[in-house]
Amino acid sequence: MAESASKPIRTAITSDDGIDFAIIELFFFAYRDFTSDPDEILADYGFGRAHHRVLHFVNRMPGLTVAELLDVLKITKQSLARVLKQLIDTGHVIQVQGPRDRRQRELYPTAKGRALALALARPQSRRIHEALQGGNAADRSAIERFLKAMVNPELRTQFDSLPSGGAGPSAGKTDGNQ
Amino acid sequence: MAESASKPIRTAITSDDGIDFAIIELFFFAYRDFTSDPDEILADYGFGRAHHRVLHFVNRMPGLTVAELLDVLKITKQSLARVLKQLIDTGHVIQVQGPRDRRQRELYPTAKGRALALALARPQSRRIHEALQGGNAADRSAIERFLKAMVNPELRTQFDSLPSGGAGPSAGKTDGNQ
DNA sequence: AAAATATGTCAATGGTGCTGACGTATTTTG
DNA sequence: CAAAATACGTCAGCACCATTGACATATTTT
Repeated sequence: MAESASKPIRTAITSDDGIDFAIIELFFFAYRDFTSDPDEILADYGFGRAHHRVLHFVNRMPGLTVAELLDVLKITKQSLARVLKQLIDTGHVIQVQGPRDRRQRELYPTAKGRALALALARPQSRRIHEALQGGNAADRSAIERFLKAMVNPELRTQFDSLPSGGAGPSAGKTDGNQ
Repeated sequence: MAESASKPIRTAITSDDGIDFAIIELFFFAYRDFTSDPDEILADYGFGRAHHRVLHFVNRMPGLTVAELLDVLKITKQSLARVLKQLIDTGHVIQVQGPRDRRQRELYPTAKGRALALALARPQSRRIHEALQGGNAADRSAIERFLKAMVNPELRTQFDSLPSGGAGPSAGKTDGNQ
């Protein structure tokens, strides 16, 4: 293998190659730092990003069932199990037997879980707010349109079903919870 | 623990809580799908995202040393070792003894490594290009400014040192390689 | 000659994802 | 009512990627 090694290429790939490296790299670095804020908080609890995602969506869509959560996160039941169990054991999430179908377990945040979700979202929101400084409403709108367009079309329904999640007009409430 | 369980909160967290959930969630979904394109290609090679990141930066900054690469990626030497070894063994990356300091190993892509890096970047660039459709130059500029502002200030030098990476005017070449 | 540096490597660990299989409670179907 | 389907939980095992700590080697600096 060392024999067949071709020669080192000493020139850098650039946007001349027809690739938008500027935004590719910006997106990579931006997301890395975007997730670093909650990561630090989570470490204090012995939690990871998986816990964050579960906690986030349970807070955003209270009463969703285990199956619905799996669908949103696009992971398997076994992957969710460990993480969900820890969140329940630590009193951040609570399960309620489904009213109509008692096989179902509706997932709700507790006050503790709500508080943690907010604590995790706060630095992220602050970072976004600061990054938006100096821009006008049109800029924000362009950014939202861009991010939304980056999502696979089939999956755009995911955030359309979130409260005030879509860029759409009405938004409305989740599904009458409360 | 079940005894002390507090009551389920049945109302959803919304942007009323002062948090910008719209962009938080948009960013999450956008990045997930953004990485899914190369992930599929990498799977054919038995590679993961770690390989992608190493290959990308070796192509963007040919001749960087192991220590420099560790600094860019913010991972440990041991995490890099396995991945880098595989890339070298498969002939995607080649090591050259440092000219001035022979302890150093300069990392370069081979033709094979350059081709794979381009193949991985192409779908991402296409996705970005499509997401930018319908917007004008001002929109693109706003998006670039936003993403750049999302990065920790101390780390913004990272993409300023990339060829045509910064939104800045001159950009210039890396460091005279070639 | 001794200390510092750049790299490579070994062993062990943790978090998070996966697949497959199986058990239980509950609802739906025939 | 009995059988099948569904929702969930759990067990065992595997893979990937990251971690820390310890140590070896070659090379450069002091």
